[in-house]
Amino acid sequence: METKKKILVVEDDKSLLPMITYNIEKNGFQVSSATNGEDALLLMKEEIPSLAIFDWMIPAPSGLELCKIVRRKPETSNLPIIMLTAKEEEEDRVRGLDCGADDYITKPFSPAELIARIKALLRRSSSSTDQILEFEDIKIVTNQHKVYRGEARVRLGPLEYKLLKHFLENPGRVFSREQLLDSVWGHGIYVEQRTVDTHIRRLRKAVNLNGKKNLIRTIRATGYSIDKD
Amino acid sequence: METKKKILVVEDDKSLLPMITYNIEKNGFQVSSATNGEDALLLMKEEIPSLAIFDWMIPAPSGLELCKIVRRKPETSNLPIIMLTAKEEEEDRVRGLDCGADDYITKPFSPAELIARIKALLRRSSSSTDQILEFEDIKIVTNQHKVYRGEARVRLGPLEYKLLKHFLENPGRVFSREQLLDSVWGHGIYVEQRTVDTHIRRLRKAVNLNGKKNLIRTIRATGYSIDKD
DNA sequence: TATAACTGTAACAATTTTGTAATATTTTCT
DNA sequence: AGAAAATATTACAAAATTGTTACAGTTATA
Repeated sequence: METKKKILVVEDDKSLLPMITYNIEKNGFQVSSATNGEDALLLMKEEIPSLAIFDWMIPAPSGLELCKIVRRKPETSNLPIIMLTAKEEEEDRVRGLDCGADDYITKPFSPAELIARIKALLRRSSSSTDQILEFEDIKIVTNQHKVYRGEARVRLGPLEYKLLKHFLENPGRVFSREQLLDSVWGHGIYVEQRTVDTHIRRLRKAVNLNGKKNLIRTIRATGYSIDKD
Repeated sequence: METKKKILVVEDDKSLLPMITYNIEKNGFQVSSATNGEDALLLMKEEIPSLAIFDWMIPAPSGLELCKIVRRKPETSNLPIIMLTAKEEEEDRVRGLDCGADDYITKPFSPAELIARIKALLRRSSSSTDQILEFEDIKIVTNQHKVYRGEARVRLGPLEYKLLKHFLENPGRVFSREQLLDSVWGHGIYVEQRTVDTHIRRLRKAVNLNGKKNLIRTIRATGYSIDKD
C-alpha cells in the first residue's frame, strides 16, 4: 500500500484553516499547516510535501513571495502549488501563475472544488514524473514498465525485468546468485541457484539485441553485475 | 477555436419561448428547446448541453422533477440548471434550490437578466469548459460522458467509462489491479482482483470496435496500462 | 412491475513464464 | 595439453497468469 501524500497548507484565516484541513484529511491525505510564510519554510525544510497550498495574503513572506522562494530552490522547484486568493481580478491571476503557481482557487470555494483541484494537480505532476533508470544505453521507464536498448524497445518477462531493474539500481555492484534469489525472486523462495544462470541468459539474449555489447558481466565463482567492464 | 456552447430551454409558454431563444442565440450560444419534460429528456440523451433552463410549470415531468432526474444521472449530475418560476414565494425558491437547481429566475424577467444569469452560472460552473481527454484516436469529452474511437461513438458502462478515463488521465502508466480497484472502484471496496480483468475485457471489446488496434496493454504479473506499445 | 443494463464470480481455455536437467562450452589450474 | 570447475545453452514440462465466457444477483429504466 502506498503511503499517504502530505499536503502543506498555509493560511492565516483562523476560521478557514480547520475547514481546509478537515476536508483534505477526509480525502486520505496528510496535512501540515502554518499560518505564516516563515513557519511554512521551516516545515518544508523538515519535509518536502507532495503539494502546497498558499493563501495569497499571509504574514511575513506572502503567498506570492513564498511561491517564488520555493521555485528558486532546486529541491522544491517543481513542487505543485495551489494559490488561494480572494480577488477575482485577471491581473492577480496572471501574477499568480506567473510566480510559478500551478493552479489558483478564488475564495469562496467549496470543499469539493478544493479536493478536485488537489487531485487533478497531483495527478498531473505525478504522472509526468517518470522514474527513469539508465546504464549506458539501457533505459527503464519504471512507471511504464518499459525497457529500451538505445532506441529499440526491449521486451522482457517479469523476472528478467526485475533482474535488470535490480542491476540498474545498483550499477557496477556484484551480486551472488544467492543474493539475487533473495532480492529479485524474494525471501524464502527456494529454487536452484543455477536457475539464475538461465535467467541471466534470457536477459542477455533480450537486451543484447542485434550485435549490442554485453553489459551483464559474469564474475567467476562469485556472481553477476552490470558493468562497462 | 472553441465550439458554441449549447443551452437547453424547456418552456411551454408558446409566446415566451421564442423570446428566450432569440436572446440566447443573439449572445452567441446555441439553443435546443422542448415544451415538455419528456422531450427534454430525449434531447439530453442525444447531447448533453452546457446549461439547462427549466420552467417550473411544464407538462409531463415538471421542472422540479426534471431537475431531480437530471441530478440523479452521473453524466448530468453537475449540469448547471436555471429554474424559471412565476411565483415569488420563498417556499418555492427553497424547494427549487433544494432539488438541485443552481439558480432561479422569477417571471417576468428581462432578457438582460436572463443572459447575465446564464453567463454568471457558466462562469462559476466547472463544467463550462469542455475537458477533453485524448489518446491516439480515443477521445473522451468528460462533462458529456461521451467516448469516441475515431469518428465512431463508443458506449461504455459506468465502470468501463471510469476505467478508461483513469487510463487516459495517466497515459502510458502501469497500474496494478489493486491500484485500479482503489482509484476506479473506490477506497475500501472489496472485490476480487480478477474482477478487473473482466472489466478490462469489456472495455477492450467496446473500444476496439471493428478491427481497431488494441491500446490497452497487459503487463504480465503487474497490471494494465493504455499505451501505443 | 417488467425489462434491460450493469456487476461480480466462477470455471475453463489459452498463453506465457519459470524451473530443471541434460549437454556444450569456457576458464582455470596443474 | 588435459582435467576439473564453473558457466552457457537448449529443450521441455510444470506452474502461473491472463483471456474468455456464462450466469446470477443488483440496480436502473421504461
